Formats: sequence, structure tokens, C-alpha cells
Amino acid sequence: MATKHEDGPRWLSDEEQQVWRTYLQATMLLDDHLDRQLQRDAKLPHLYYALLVQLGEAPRRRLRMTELAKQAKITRSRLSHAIARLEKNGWVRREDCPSDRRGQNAILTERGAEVLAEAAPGHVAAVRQALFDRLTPEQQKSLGEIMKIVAEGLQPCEAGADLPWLR
Amino acid sequence: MATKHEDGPRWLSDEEQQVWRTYLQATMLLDDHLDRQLQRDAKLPHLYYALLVQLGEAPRRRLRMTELAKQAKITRSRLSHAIARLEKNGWVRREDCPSDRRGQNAILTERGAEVLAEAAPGHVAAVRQALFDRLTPEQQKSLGEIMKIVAEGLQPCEAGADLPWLR
DNA sequence: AGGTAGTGCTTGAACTTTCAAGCATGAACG
DNA sequence: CGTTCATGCTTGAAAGTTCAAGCACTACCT
Repeated sequence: MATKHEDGPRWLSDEEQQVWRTYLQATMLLDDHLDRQLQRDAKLPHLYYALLVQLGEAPRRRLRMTELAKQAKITRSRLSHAIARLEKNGWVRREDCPSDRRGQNAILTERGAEVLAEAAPGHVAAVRQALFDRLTPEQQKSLGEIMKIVAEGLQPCEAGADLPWLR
Repeated sequence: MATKHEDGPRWLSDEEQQVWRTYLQATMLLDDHLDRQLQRDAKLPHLYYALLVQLGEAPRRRLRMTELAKQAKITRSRLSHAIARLEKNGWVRREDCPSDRRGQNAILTERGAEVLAEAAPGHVAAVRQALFDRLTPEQQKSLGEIMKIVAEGLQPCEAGADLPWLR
């Protein structure tokens, strides 16, 4: 009797249930929508586009594999396959890391940068049309706050890492 | 000069950009999180779980394939493969539709209902812990409204279908 | 040195999703 | 009837993702 448990698990209220289903539908529809748009206009899936963006913003258009995986929130394995495909398309190339011989840098090629520049406007327009144009400024702000909370709650406890009471 | 175009495409402001990235991260992290939880606890991906839920709520635990696909927001093809796998596991079975010989009903089996009942509490707990427990009631409400707007903006114009000026 | 553990990245197999046909039925029209 | 077109669902192959090893290198400890 020391600890207290919820025997009947706390179910979702009707309102919560409603919110949750709408969330699932909306995120699924939006992701599909953007995937199709990019596949049509730029011949590449959303995630791959995101990788090009990350590389394009990185200091010398290059990033260590692990770093890129971390930023894109995907596994190293997945990244490995993805970069393999982007490399085959000539949009990214690899380079051995000088300082650590285990390391690889993924580098956005000139051709890759062009593809990115061509795809970006259409993509931004799609995001606007599907999301931002439909929301009030307050809703945009609120969405940002909510997503921040969710994201931070699911990070593998890295960022600050000032949790010495766990080690 | 009759119509006016934005030549330089309207970019995203810094705030919008921030919101958008956080959204992408949060939705990706949450989806991965739930997928893993279900894979671990119930040996099945999130989408498949959702299909069982839909079937479980349907009138006689059965639904026409196309109807199920529509509710779950996925293609008929995808559903076809998915049901094939669920059928192999013995959680769903098929039945020819009496009224339309082209039709198939997907039916939740007894075994399928059990799996669902076992998986549900853990899943709900995960959703709570990752989402609802972290948000204020106002934020929950706001999230629901926002997602409703987004979802409705992306539906293939079906629901009301009171848009005769398009036909 | 040698041993051990951890990091960085890749690989192949199994699985899921998408894409483009395809088959069968139903509905409308001559 | 016979055509034609839409609907309901399936299929196989290609593309993408995950999982479990695996290889090579670094860091640390003795």
C-alpha cells in the first residue's frame, strides 16, 4: 500500500480523444501532402529534402554523419541509406573526416544546391498554403509552444544534459 | 498585368521557420516514440494498431475495405497489404460483401480484439505521458482547433462536398 | 604494448509503403 | 445483349525504413 497505482488505466476523455484523432489525421495528411508535392516537383521525399536543407545551412555545406542524423532526428542507419541514394543522384558526396578516421562528412554538391534552390519555393508555398495561411498569429504562436514542449519531452535527454542525478 | 503574382516567393519569417521546424521535430519524435512503444509491447506498428481500433469500433466489428481506408486516411493499396499481414497474424479476417460482390469486409477476430485490449492501456499511457500530461487545458483545446483546421484544409474536398461551384 | 570498451559508420535481410497495372463487378446507355 | 466507363480490391516490383550484426578506429586503463 506504499505506492498508489491507477488500476483502471486513465483513459482519454471524449475531448482528449477528439483532439488526438484530429492530430493524427492532420499530421498524416500534411506529411503525405508535402511528400507528394516534393516527389512531384523535385523527385525526392520530404526527409531527403530536409537533409539537403540541413547540409545547405551547415558551415561549409558539410556535416558529420552522426551530427546530421542527430539534427534530422533519424537513426544513423537510416541516414546511411539515405545519403547513399542522394550520392547516387549526385546531390551529395562523401569525404573522409581528416581528424577522425572513422568519420565521414556528407557534402552538398553544386548540383545538389541547385536542386534545393529549385525545390524550395514550391515547398515553402505548400507549407504556407497548408498551414500558416490558415492560422491566426496567436494560433501559430500557440502551435510553436506546444510542439516545443512535446519535442523537448521526447528528446533522448541530451541537450542540457545537466542531470547528474541520473548518472 | 491582370493578375498579380509574388515574384520573389513569400519566404517564411524567422518565427514561422522556428515553428515549422519544431513542428517537424515534434511530430517525428512522437510518431517514432509511439511506433516503438507499440512494436515493443504489442508487436505491431502504429498504423496497424489504428486499423484494429477502427474495426473494433465499427458496428459489427467489420468495415468495407474502402471505408476503412477512408477513415484511416490511407490508400486502398496500403490497406490491402496491411490487412494481408493482420490476417496472417489471425487478428483480422476477410469476408465477401453480400450486397456487392466486388466488396470485401475486414473483420476483427476474437484474437484481434484481445490483442487490442492488451495493447490499449500502454498505448494510451504513452500518449498521455508524451502529450496530454504536458499541456495545459487551454493548449489542448488550441491544439485541437489548429489540427482541425489543417485536416479540413487537406481533405480531398469530400465531407460537406457543398462546393458545387467547382463541378 | 595489450586489453577492453565505446564511437562512427555501413551492410544485408526483413518489413512496410508506394506506384503502376491488373482483374472482376456494377452501372449506364445504345 | 454489348460497350463503355467507373468502382472495389489486389498484386508485384521498386523505394524506403528498421533491425541486428559487423568492421574499423579511438580512448582509456594496466
